[in-house]
Amino acid sequence: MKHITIKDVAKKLNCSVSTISRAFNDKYDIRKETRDHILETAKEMGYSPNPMAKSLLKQCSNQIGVVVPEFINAFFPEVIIGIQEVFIKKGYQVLIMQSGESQITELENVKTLENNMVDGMIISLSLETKNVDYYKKLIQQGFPLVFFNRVSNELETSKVLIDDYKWAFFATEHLIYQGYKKIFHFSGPEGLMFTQNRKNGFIDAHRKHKLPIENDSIITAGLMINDGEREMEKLINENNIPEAIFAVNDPTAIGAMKMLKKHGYKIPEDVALVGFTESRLAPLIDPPLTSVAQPTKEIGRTAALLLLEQIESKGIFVPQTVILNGRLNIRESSMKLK
Amino acid sequence: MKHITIKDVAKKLNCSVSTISRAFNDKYDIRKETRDHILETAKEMGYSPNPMAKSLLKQCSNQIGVVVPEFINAFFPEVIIGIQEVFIKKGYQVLIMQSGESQITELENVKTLENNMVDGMIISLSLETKNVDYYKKLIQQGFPLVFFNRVSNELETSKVLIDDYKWAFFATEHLIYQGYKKIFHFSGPEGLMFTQNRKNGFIDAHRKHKLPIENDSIITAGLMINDGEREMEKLINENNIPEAIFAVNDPTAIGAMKMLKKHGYKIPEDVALVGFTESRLAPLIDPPLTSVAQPTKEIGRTAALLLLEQIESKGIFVPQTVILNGRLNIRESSMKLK
DNA sequence: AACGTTTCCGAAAACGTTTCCGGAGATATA
DNA sequence: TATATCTCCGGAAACGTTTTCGGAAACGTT
Repeated sequence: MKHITIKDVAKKLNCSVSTISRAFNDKYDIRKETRDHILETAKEMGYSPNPMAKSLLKQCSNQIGVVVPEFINAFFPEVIIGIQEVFIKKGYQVLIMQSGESQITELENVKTLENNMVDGMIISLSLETKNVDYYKKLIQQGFPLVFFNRVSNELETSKVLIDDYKWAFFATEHLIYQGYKKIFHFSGPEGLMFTQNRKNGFIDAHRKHKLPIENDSIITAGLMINDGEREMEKLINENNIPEAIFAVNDPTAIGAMKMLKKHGYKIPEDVALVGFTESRLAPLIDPPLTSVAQPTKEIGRTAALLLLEQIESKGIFVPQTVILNGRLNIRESSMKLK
Repeated sequence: MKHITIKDVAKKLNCSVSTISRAFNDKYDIRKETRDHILETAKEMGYSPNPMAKSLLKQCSNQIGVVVPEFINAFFPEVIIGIQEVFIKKGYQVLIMQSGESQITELENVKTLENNMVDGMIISLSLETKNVDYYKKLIQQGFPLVFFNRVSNELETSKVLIDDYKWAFFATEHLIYQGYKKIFHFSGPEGLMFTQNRKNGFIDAHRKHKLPIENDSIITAGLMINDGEREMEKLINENNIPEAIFAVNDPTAIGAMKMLKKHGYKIPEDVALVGFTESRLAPLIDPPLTSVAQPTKEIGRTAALLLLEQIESKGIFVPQTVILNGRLNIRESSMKLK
């Protein structure tokens, strides 16, 4: 159970600890033969430097922290894979914490990671976040921070996003091109930037094509399957069935689809559906769901690279916002069959 | 950027660092008023003890490590949520690493965590793992280790499992009760214990009901969607269509389903399907897939509790194997319609 | 021969904690 | 009054590293 330390190696080799350290850190002031000899016996003994001691001394940990709202859905895990790809290659470790959509846990997580001396963090905000002030403090201290997807425009940091507005616009336009006229939007919780942007895309696509937007055609639903189910059921009860629905994300679209099928509606013949943030479900459900795919791993990689840049650029540094491209994957759920 | 240390607090209060430390660790030899005063100003200053320094000194980190093969599918993330539930409450942090089904990365991850002085690890082995010797060494050193789901019977540690044999047996029996006779099994990669167990359950269910097993009715497929697709396509080409399929897991079942639907087969009328390790997809695809659900969070919680027990029982400790109950969720994909 | 350079290495300080040891003062006991 | 016992606190060592500083030896230059 006892760990082998640098001292054990020094004792065994009858030399000082500093020499061992030099051997491991490839310093110039050590003879090559000594170095090789040290590395060899160190390996034999199973020694490897203790990262905590190193962190304590260097005041940085070679660790970065990631805080995400959840990893129930595929989105965040995939982003994390992209993040890890970059950092592991660079010899960093990635500590992952989830805040469960709670601002309190989110703040706790951030503080824990801070105490652990992570060299930077990549964060996607929880739904209700009101931790902006704390993040501002961190930013002011020069702590490297990168946000993705769920961001706040009050914070001046690097950000990675996709253009929600643009892709919501395209998705809506796609429905319009198919000839649908009575199109509804199932929207997310107010206050989230992406909710606003997707809604605006929906609206402006209508404007461009000079289609009127009914008063009740934008429905604040939520982000989960049961949100979609609930709102769809309401519409069915009111017998207010649209020709097509553009949903703020896949789960709400899927919820709506479930409810429609349950009541005997055919998709896309009776109602067409488009989702957002393509989930793994999209191509597998019946009918396959049209959705805007986000480049998840790419988001992770980009965020990681931005953070790395900031960490290494000790000091002057200009926050960047990178907007990645999505893709509209058109599938049966939105194809008007003639 | 500079962290506030115990020394800063000591200087401000004109007392020694040891006193501050005592205040924070609630030692008996400090006057209550001094303690309260210290805690108050420390809070004001925004001080909190540096966990790395503490770890270095105490030779343990209050961190535990989790190594899983992947978190693409929902299974492992859900288990992790269960693990975190327990440990966060106890003041531990949970470091998560994924090995990507590679034994090499798995070993690296384990060593990284070891270097980071985690107090214990929870592991689910990668497909091809041959790291048994290394784990044996750790166990011999008394390092707390708990495995779940993907375990090795060569290792004497606590384990959390579900009874794959039993539930495969039930799942198969369910198909038999429905009246299906020509039942195939899409099996996982050889060498994995759960593959063997599920296969044996399949076989013994046939024995019990005195149903013959054809030579070619057990097919080694894999664990992914495309494995299911590939093997199903072969069967279709050979025109060797079973009445029902019990698949080693949901993705293979779903792959088979996709391919069957593509070729115009109706489910369950032409072919019935049953999966395993219920995925979030199961109830949503068309038709909904019958599958054995595993109590994912419960698995995580149980593993966490077992590990905690071992960590706290400094010394004597008897490894336990906990077998949790699954549940067969019967859905349309396996219901014989009369 | 005297001096300056270079090459290599050891000693020691530092990172931020906790804890053991001892000591000062106060209180209780004889 | 002298001694023993508490109560509370400071000093210093320790955890495992890296790095600065200085010094010894070897070499080159005049």
